[in-house]
Amino acid sequence: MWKIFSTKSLNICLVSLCRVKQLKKAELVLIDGIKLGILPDVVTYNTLIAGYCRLLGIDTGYSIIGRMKEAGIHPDIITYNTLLSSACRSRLVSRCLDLFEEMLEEGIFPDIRSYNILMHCFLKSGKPDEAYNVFKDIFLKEITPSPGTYNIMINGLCKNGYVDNALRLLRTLQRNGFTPGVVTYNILIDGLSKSRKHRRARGLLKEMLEAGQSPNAITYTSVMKSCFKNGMLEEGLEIFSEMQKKGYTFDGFAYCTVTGALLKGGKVKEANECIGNMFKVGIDLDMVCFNTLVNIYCKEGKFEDALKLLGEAEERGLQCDDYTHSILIDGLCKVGCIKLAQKYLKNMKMLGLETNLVAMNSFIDGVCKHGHIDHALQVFESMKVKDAFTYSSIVRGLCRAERYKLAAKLLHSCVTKGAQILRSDKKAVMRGLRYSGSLAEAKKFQKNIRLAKILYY
DNA sequence: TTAGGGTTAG
Repeated sequence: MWKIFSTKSLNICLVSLCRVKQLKKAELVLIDGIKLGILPDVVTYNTLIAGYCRLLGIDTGYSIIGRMKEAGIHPDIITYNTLLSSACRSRLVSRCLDLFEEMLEEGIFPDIRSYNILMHCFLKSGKPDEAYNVFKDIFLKEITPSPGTYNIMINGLCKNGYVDNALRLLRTLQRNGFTPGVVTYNILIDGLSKSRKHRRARGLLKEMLEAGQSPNAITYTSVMKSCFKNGMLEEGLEIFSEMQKKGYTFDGFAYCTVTGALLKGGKVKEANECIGNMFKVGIDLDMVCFNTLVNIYCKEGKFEDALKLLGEAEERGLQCDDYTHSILIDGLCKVGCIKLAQKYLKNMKMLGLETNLVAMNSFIDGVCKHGHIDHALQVFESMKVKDAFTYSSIVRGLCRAERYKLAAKLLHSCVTKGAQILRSDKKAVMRGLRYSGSLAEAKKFQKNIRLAKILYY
């Protein structure tokens, strides 16, 4: 039982209960407190608003303001910033603007946090121009920006695809006396890495070290992933070993990233060793770890072991997900067990996991590669959602079956859907049409693809 | 109010 002696202890108790999602209990404690003569204050209500917003949404949180006013307590800047954060979490831009207006009507002036949240909301909603107006407004109103102000803007620019502008903003800020911290560097290193600007990301890491900032687990993860993405396996592994030395591999994240990269590079033995090391250090296995291990077994063709392992995962109360099914179906298709893969596909649908596009794509690819193009076409036609992978597999299958005209038609319709096609697929279709004597068709196909790219990309 | 993240397909 909670012992409440004062409003302060009441508030501490409410914070704890909201944190563990016990809103009903929090309300009961509040009533008990009032019965004992301990009256709630603005902090009490702000705590409740934060809890309700997080667990039941902004409308329920906002309704607390009425109760607050009935109790004779006026909302303050923290009340409104809490509501603003909730609106921002749900990307409710107009709600944020309404709250800003309401604050002013109530005589509460937005502080730097309010502006940061509004700016963040615009950026999260893909409106960098509006966010930049808020950013300028902060300076016009002579409000002192916080490091968060700069980081939110830089991060938002990166996330909206303006990494170069983000970097330019950093340089301007530096010229005006801003010293970037580890968060700023991490934002930009990750932004550059994800925009395939690996060298510039490494350059910034160097600059960060020279500036005396210590990289943390986030910095290392971003750089390591960038190495793997750019085919620099060895360099990525070196970073992983540095992470291990520094104690940044306390969970399964880095181990699974490295194992995945090793498997992609065909290094099954090394992948096995990596996941083995994860077991040795006693990391708790979650479903992603199990999926990673199942992937190794599938690559080795050990399907029985994979299924045994999944039984173990279930015993631990873990549930197979889309990844599990994709890995199994892909593994089975790759070794030609199409019927068994089809059984798993059915099983997956029975479990209500119908929209597993990756599993469907693996299936189509497997069916094509094992020479059953008509079966693959049947599945292809039945699919409501298709992506670039679906088209690529079926086009390759059609080329293998020397059905170039249909391949050309489908590749063209892939472009008209705005999906990227592989140069190798286009080349295979072109070559096929030419060698099979359809020179006019080949020319027409090339022209159509060019045109479609202009129209749909 | 601000940073990263693992596993699947062509």
